[in-house]
Amino acid sequence: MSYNPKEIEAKWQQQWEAEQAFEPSDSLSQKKKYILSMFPFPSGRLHMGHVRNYAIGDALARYYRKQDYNVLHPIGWDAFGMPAENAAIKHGRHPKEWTYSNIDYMRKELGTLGLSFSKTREFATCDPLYTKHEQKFIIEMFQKGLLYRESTTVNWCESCHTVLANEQVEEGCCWRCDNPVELKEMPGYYLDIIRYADELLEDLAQLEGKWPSQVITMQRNWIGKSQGLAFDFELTEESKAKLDGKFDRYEVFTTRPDTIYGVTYSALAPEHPITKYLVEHNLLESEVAEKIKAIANMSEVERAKQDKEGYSLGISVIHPLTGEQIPVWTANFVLASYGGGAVMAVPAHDERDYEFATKYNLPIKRVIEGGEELPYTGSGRLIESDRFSCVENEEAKIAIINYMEEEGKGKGTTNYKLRNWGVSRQRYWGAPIPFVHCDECGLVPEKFENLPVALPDDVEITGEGNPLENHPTWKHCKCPKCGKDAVRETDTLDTFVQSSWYQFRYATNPKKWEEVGIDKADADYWLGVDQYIGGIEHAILHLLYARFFTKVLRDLGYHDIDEPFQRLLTQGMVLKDGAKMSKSKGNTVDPDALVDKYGADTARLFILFAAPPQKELEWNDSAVDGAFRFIKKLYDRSGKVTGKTLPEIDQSSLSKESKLARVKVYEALQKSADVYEHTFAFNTLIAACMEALNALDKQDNTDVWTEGMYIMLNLLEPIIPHVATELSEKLFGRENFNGKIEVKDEVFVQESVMYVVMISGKKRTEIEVSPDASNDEILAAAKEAGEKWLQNMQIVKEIVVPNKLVNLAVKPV
RNA sequence: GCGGAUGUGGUGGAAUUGGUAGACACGCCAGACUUAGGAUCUGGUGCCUAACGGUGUGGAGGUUCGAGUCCUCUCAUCCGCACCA
Repeated sequence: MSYNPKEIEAKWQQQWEAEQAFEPSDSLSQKKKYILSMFPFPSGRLHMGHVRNYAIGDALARYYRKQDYNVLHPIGWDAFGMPAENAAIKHGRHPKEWTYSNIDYMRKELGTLGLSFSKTREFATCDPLYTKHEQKFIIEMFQKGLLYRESTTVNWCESCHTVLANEQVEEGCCWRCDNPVELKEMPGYYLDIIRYADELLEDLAQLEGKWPSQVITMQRNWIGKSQGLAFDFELTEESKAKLDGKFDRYEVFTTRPDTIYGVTYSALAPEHPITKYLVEHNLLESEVAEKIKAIANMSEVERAKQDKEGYSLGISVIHPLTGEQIPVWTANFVLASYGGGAVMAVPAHDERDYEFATKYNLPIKRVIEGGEELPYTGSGRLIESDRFSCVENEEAKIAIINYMEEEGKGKGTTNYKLRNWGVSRQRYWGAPIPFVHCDECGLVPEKFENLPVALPDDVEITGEGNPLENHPTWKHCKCPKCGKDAVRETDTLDTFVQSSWYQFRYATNPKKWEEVGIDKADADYWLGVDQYIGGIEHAILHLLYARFFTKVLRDLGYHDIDEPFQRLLTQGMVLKDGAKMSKSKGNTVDPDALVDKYGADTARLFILFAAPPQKELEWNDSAVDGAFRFIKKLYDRSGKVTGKTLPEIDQSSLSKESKLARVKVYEALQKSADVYEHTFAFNTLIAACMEALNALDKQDNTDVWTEGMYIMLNLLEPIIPHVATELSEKLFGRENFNGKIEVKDEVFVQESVMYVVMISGKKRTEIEVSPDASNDEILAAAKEAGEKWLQNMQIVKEIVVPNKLVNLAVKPV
């Protein structure tokens, strides 16, 4: 019988389905593993990146199941989002219909891969039941002051009539219609992630060694904690008067308080209230006011590309320590969103300040010794700094903060680059933000018993405006508090909100899904996810948001977990011809076609064999043939097996080839635990199995064949489950899948040992000696074998590395 | 600019953590079998050399009996952040 993947795979997929083979046990006392591959967006078709993602996760899930763990290995659908609305616009399909039919199709595709997912825990994030609980969390966050509504400047695309996330702005233009993005002030909902910034930062230490270091670093940089001094600049009397007495001071933040005596000007963002006041009240020359407005209309991205530009505001502040008058400017490099939108400028010791000062002929005052030229940003002693002169600048930072605090002039502060998470989207296909605007009561959350606030089905999606806003009746409702006429919020939640807590939803027993979003006992048992697998592209957004949500939900009492993902594996991309597979490049390989031609086992084997999971994987059609060939050979050689169980083998009766075969088999076995539990270098385990099969093929002892197959099928089952199960069932009644197979040390005991003989570090020859030969005996044998290279040489050093080699360092006599 | 990675045959990649570099696989070459083969099997295959031998892990130094692995410098590529005061 030749290998027929179609038949075998269909058979076992049906059987697994019938047996509900992959449902976790409800018992919460067993040892557990929660293996999670990032859930897919139901775009319509599976791509190779998915296959890789799920092949890795499935291998781990199957491995642990065989080790008697209670394994949770779920799948679901990240189902809200833009593409569904685009499909509606382009093809007139309703987002809901489009999404659920895609899910049905992709579920089938995943099915043909033989992945061991729990079927009972599958859900889509657009299911109203999921929305219901999410809305409850959102309301609870509001009640805790973690969610707030605020009007700020956002990226706005006039032609698409929507707010764009920062990531959706490319070179200052809308990613979809290429129209220039405008900055617009509008209200939106924000989650106060900054409140958790410190914990998010500190807990990264727990993940050290378990998450890829680059992801940890990226998160650390993204949070961007910096410590320094915040202090007020008081305006001069004249300036106060010019500002009609509306302002008398403003705050600045610096990480370089040691340079405070070098301040020669101060700069405000164009959006700073003082700048705005001056512009709006015609207190500047109209030409200057226009230029400032122009800068304010540019996005941060766009501004970053411009040269330094700024204008004197005609006002001054008083230096808090020297009492000098300091001119105030507005500048395009001062960010409104960081540090209060105002800076003290020290051109001598800051590159930006220097560039600006040079351009506008502002004074430059050196206050730190060191370096040949200015600006000098290194360390050194302070000069011209009053009582702090001669102090080393690192000490001066602390001393000056202390002094400012004592004098009540400022305080040590922490600042973050991290911005609060804007979760409002002016889109239809998302979870409605469950609030109501009431003229009497203001912003009122919907009552819990009315959740979910569901999306209306009868919407018109044109790509213009917010369909919920345009819907004739949906937004009109009664105030949950006073009962008067009110208006529903028409913004929906960012889809990253859904993916921030789905790992808790899977963990919750589906029997409880109706009544609770997260069951505490279930969550505390299953979480954290023991192994999370996904693309590096989520290094910040999803992984940071999910960590944040975990901590928030913990503080809301839903569970006791601090970190959602204990270990993280970031898989590399699947490439073809050196580029990422994409439809537009026409370099895709269709998983369906691959499975159809070779079967799922070959697809899975190839994808795990071609590269370690962390690396990019270059697609190679003929290497797929190689994977197929290996399975065929394995299938073919199963005929060599005679026993039904693991045989007892008398090592001493075996031929040299049979002994070697056993060594290869047991080497693979030895390697497997490390691969499945730590390194995930499936490529090396597969290579070890190939070596074992090659070695078995060079001998003909049937017991050795039986033992080899028994072990290899166990090792390979997580990777090529269909054929491994088929053969194991036929040969061993799957007894080889029960529990761990012990390594037999006697297999590795050798009758003689090969030593490499090196002369001065160069390999020259080999010797074969008895395993219990003394060093002297080994050296004597080595000298004899290496005689030809030792003539006219004097041995200066002799090294024997047990079981490996002899090195004789020589020099000419 | 800052941060993080990566660099090994024609290709994908191994190397027990300082001990025989190139396992395993693809490709290629030769042969066998076959009506045929894009099937299967056998053998070969880093580079230079007719050979002895030499040489070889991006490059240059260094430590060591011994370096792909450790140290210093350097080059290249990729990724992330990007005026964060």
